[in-house]
Amino acid sequence: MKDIALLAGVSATTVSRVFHSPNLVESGTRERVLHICKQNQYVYNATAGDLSRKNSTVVGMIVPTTRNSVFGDSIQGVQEKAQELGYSIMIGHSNYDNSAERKLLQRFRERQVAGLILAGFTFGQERFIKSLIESGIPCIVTSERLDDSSMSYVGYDNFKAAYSMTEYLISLKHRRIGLMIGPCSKMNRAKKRLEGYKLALEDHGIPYDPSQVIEREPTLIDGKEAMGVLLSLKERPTAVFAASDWLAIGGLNAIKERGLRVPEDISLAGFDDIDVAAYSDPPLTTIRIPGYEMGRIAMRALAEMIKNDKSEVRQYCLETGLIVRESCAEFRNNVTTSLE
Amino acid sequence: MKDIALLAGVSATTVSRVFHSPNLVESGTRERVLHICKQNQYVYNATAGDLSRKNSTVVGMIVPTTRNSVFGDSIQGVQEKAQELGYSIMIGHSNYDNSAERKLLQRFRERQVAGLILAGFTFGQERFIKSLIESGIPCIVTSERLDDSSMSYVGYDNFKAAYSMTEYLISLKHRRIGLMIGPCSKMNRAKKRLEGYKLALEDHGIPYDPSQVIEREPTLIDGKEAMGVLLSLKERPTAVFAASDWLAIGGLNAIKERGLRVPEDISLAGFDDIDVAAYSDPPLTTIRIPGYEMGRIAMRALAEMIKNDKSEVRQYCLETGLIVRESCAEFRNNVTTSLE
DNA sequence: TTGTACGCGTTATCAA
DNA sequence: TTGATAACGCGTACAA
Repeated sequence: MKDIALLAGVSATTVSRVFHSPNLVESGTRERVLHICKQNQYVYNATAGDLSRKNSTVVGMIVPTTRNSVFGDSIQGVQEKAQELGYSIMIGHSNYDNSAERKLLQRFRERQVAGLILAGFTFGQERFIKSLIESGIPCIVTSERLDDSSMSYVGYDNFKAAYSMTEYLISLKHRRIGLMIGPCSKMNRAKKRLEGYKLALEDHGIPYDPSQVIEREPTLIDGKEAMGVLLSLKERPTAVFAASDWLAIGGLNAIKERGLRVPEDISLAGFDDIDVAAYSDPPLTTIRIPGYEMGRIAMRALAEMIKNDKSEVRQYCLETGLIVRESCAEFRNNVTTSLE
Repeated sequence: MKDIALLAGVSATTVSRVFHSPNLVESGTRERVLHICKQNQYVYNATAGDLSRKNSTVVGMIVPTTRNSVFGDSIQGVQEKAQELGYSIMIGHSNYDNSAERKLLQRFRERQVAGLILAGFTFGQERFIKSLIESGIPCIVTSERLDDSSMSYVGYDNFKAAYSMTEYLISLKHRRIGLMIGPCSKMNRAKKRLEGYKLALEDHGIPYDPSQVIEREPTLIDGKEAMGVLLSLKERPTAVFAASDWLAIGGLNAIKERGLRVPEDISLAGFDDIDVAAYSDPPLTTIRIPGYEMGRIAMRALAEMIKNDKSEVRQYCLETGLIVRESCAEFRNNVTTSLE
């Protein structure tokens, strides 16, 4: 910038102004400066600008993994909104690991992010996140509906969604309902789903049976393996609620491998409504969550918090939907009996 | 840092040293400084450090979209390696759009990225990318095997992979082979696949028929729609090569909807070997690409280029594999005839 | 082992 | 409308 100033015969201040407030510079000067910038392939240094302005324009985002399209949707939403607003996105994945997550959080703080978007967080991270907020880095959690009234989120009600799906299965006369669930010992999101499942059972007088519940990572292979376990249970479930579509699709594979049919022999429900859920055979009954929209809203809210009040608490609870497709059917005693 | 220095009764330089070369500081002083840092919740400012050192530790990555797990794998690989090496990742997606891509490139440059990883790039971007390299920002392209000997890549041979799949289909006695292909008018990767398909046909004396080729975005819905077009062709293909698993799975859906069977009535092959390809019904014959590994290698190579010679050209061509599962069968004339 | 002085590329402030 | 100066938070060279 100094060089440009020299070549243009103006001060560095003027050059700077050409970029951030062109109207303060006489049009002649402006064009001359601009011209020289082109000629010399001058590139503005945004980090230096941020430093000088004590004001960062990058926000960090942490997801459990980028391999799962559930988070891909959110990233896309965040990213697009960020672009519109002039922010850049720094990304990291935690693999559901508390210490990896902590390191990322620390790293992002050192990188002077203006704010943070977290697609959930592992248990035990709360205090650290709050300390970030106190230190002036607003954080928004997505994919969750937090009970804590002092933390911001743009999410949905995992408890309610899981409850509604379980209840739907019960309304189909199922009473032995297996559950394949994500890392509920690590993430609140999964835990809430488990609780929703439990309460729905209870509310309908069905005793909770821990042997019908399997915790795994939300992947195809884990889903297949978990379903294997459920199917070889003495008290085999007549319906399985997979609280992740990946678990469901993996499970579907295991079911077919054993020559069983969905939904005739066993009902199967998912969660997330990833694209491929509608394309599976049979199409998967599942819970739709607004991943992309959530990302956009979170980024917009975060930007506002950054500009206005960094310690403000914002909470948005988006709607989920029960998408009924063809993977669940009414329980008919004879069928299952004949297979047992 | 100045404050810490004051509180510790040392100079800012000493505090600085405590972080980047602790061994130069007497252990007593070191511990005292560290202690005061904890007490005052001092956080190191990595961007200021980068600025002062004229040396960035963030690298940019551009993918077409984060919604496609093909890129999710690469991101994961890049991200993990970056973490090991002390780099942070800035991410952006282009949506296969040239001008969006250009804006990201420009933005990353202003952000002083130390290097760039591009999961391919749209036609017309080459010159700009080269100018980035010339200006000292090493760029590595992934998912491609570039013909240009002046650009670095960590990729695989799309041409060869597509050729081999087409040839496999031909070896199964298919002679009318449809092609569902990604944005080959925008991205080299897709174009190369198209060329591989063409040459394989030619080498086996099969005339190229443009009406058997449909270009779409690699999504489920486009795959379904494209397959609809192919299936209603007068000269319906006996096999379809979907040069993207998403296109294939979308297509599979369209096939089943018409009451046709795979592979008995029509063979179907994919490309990418995304996780779900092995879980589809029937499991998809496809081309395996090393997405995760590619990401790791790219990041490692980039880091080396940043440290050593920024204008060095590195080219890694990774192996792809033809994964034969159950979605392709030998063509039997009677079957197709009876259906027509 | 520690400190001083200066510079990194930009912006804010104040004065002209 | 423009410029001089100081500052942002840190690292490096050199001196002590």
